[in-house]
Amino acid sequence: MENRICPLINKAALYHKRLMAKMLERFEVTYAQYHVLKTIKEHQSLTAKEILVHLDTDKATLSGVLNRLEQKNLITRTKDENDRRLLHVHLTKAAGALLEAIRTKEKECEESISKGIKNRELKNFLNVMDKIIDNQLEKLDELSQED
Amino acid sequence: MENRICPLINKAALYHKRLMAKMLERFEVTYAQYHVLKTIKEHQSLTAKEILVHLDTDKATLSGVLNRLEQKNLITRTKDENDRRLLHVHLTKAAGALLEAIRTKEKECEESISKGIKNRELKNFLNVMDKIIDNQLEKLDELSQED
DNA sequence: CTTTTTTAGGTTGTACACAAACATTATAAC
DNA sequence: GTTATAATGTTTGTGTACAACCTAAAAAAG
Repeated sequence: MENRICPLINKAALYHKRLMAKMLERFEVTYAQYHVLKTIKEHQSLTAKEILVHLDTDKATLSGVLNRLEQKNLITRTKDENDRRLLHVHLTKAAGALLEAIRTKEKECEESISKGIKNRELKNFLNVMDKIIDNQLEKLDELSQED
Repeated sequence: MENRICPLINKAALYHKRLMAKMLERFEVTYAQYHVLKTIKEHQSLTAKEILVHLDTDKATLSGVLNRLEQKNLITRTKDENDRRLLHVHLTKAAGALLEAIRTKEKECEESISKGIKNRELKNFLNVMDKIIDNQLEKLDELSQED
């Protein structure tokens, strides 16, 4: 019973990434790149550090993603005047238009994903999902302190 | 509401991989490598092709994983006598012992993950998860046929 | 029996997750 | 004010996901 959770989490995430990659194919951005763009848009402009917090990802990974986004002219990076360690990341106009176009298709996917699921079921599902995430973080903490 | 599903799937899977990686650290195998070993054990011996079907992964990915498992002396590869395209993969004795040791720790993680979740909630959760996976496969099919 | 097509698997290249080491700049200690 | 420490990002290296291309062997077509 509990042992079905792990494979299902992996499978759902695997297929989700495949689906989103396919959906984003025509826009020539990856899912990770889209996440970063979306996060920046929500806050107008962010430092790399702030993006890391929002996305819970790694600075090394982000650095690579930002490189590729810059190459595609979707973002610009500018150093902070006061604290020259900080890097402010902004969207270009091209990125704004791209995000608009993608949003429609993303919504389409979101609706497909939850098709045929009753509201009560969905609510319970989200609660359990939150719980699982918390449980995993807790266990991860426990293991990290063991060493 | 539905738009919470996607981030939660990603987050749950991300943390799950981190947790399992941490748990497997002391055994010096990765989660992907463990999956392959476990799959082979369940069937005594499998061809590469059969492993692909069971794990729903890619042959290029698998090829790399098998290389690393062979280097660690956890598997052996032998060509089929009748059909020389086929590659049979077997566990070594070291792998058998390793899997036993890991299994205990894996169960510990599985129990942690489902902690505080009532049976009814869990049942509903698994059903919704199955539904989401099906929905994603369906949508992926739809997108694939569009091109 | 020869030619074509299919199948099993490997190789190469891109992108991401993450650890570890590094450079640069800011802050704290003294 | 100089030295030690901490914070922000980049670089490098390993492992994985996946697309595209290649090889060898089997099966189908002719």
